[in-house]
Amino acid sequence: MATQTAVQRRQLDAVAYNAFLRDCPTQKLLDRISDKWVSLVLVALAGGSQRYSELLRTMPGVSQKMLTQTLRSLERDGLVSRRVTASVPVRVDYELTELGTTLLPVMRAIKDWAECYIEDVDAARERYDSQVNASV
Amino acid sequence: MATQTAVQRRQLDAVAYNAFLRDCPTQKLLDRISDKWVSLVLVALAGGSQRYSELLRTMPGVSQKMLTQTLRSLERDGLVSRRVTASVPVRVDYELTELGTTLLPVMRAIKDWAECYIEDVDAARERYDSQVNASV
DNA sequence: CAGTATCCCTCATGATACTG
DNA sequence: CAGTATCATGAGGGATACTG
Repeated sequence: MATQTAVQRRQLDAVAYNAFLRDCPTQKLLDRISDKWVSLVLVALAGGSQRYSELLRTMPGVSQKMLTQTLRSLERDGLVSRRVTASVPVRVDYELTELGTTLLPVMRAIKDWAECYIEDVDAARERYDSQVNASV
Repeated sequence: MATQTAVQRRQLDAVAYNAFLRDCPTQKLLDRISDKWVSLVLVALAGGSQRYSELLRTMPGVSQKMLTQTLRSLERDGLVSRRVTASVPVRVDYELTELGTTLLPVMRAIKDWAECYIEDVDAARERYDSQVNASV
């Protein structure tokens, strides 16, 4: 029988734990909304549908690559719908789906906490940093 | 007068937008809680204080480096407190601060949405992927 | 026990240029 | 207009080994 070393044992545990995390709904959702551009697209579309180029202008920091990639992943996950109008030139509108809309209250909860407590976090951070500097 | 090219203009916009994002409370909070290990530490400590080694065992996938780094950042932000007992060997306990505790309802909102809707997301994803494959 | 220090490597992002 | 393709970079994360 293969006697496991402590190292081997820990590695197996890690693999199992990682598998668990991949399947954990909360982790999945966090992965999704924590993406830098996802939350911004969600907010941008909260007010109604927008065209690709409108989004590009609404979010001046995003590259085409990132915007496309973000929209694709959101479409794939059923959170955003993509509607192509075959005119010349082409017109593409993006809109929140019903499922995507249910996410807005969650985003709002995050926003509310942030606006209420982020000052405390910043203050704590300054305190911490000044202590570290003082001790040097 | 320096006439700006469209490229220069876009770059300035991007810089300004990035600055805005860095200061946006919601983005800050998302950055914080989206960290892979932060949410797990938060949940682990929701049940009460734990020692460093306990956390290491609670989360078998985390490296010492990452755990320490995560705990430090949470301590810095005033979300977790660190108490050292100068015995031999040393004992260090980590605990949610009051501020850290206020974050739990937000985590719960995320968890609730995830548990309610993640199946829909997964289903949408499969639908999307099968369409893509079919079209090839 | 509770960390540091170091190396390494992948993966995500972004800039740029091109296209149906 | 709404993308795709390609390349370069650099920051984050892990494995490992060492320490007060």
